[in-house]
Amino acid sequence: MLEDDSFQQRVYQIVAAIPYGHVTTYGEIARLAGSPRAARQVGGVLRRLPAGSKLPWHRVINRKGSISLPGDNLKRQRDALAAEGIEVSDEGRVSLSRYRCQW
DNA sequence: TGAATGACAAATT
DNA sequence: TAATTTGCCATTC
Repeated sequence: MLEDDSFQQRVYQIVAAIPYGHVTTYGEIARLAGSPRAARQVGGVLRRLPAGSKLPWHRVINRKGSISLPGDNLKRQRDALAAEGIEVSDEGRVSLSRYRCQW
């Protein structure tokens, strides 16, 4: 487990590397993880993420720059992004050209 | 072991 | 141009 090079572990590390005040897309994370077509699995990992995780999962959004979370979770992420100085629309949409991390 | 699921993305109509 | 459908790949049941 310590040196687990599974996809889940990689996504975990990549998301943890997202700088404050910046966001990234699932596809980008998937590509950095080594599977450009595994964007869904990135979301799948975050979906299984425990509530007490230190991961800034709220900095991960879809290609359209919107939050894909349903219901209350979406509101939670929107609040978390706003707390980092990121302006989010009522629909949970963010300006990718402005906040997207360029690595 | 096999089939189903899913916090996306790209291609097509 | 916008909306809809299909494909993908790792994890879960």
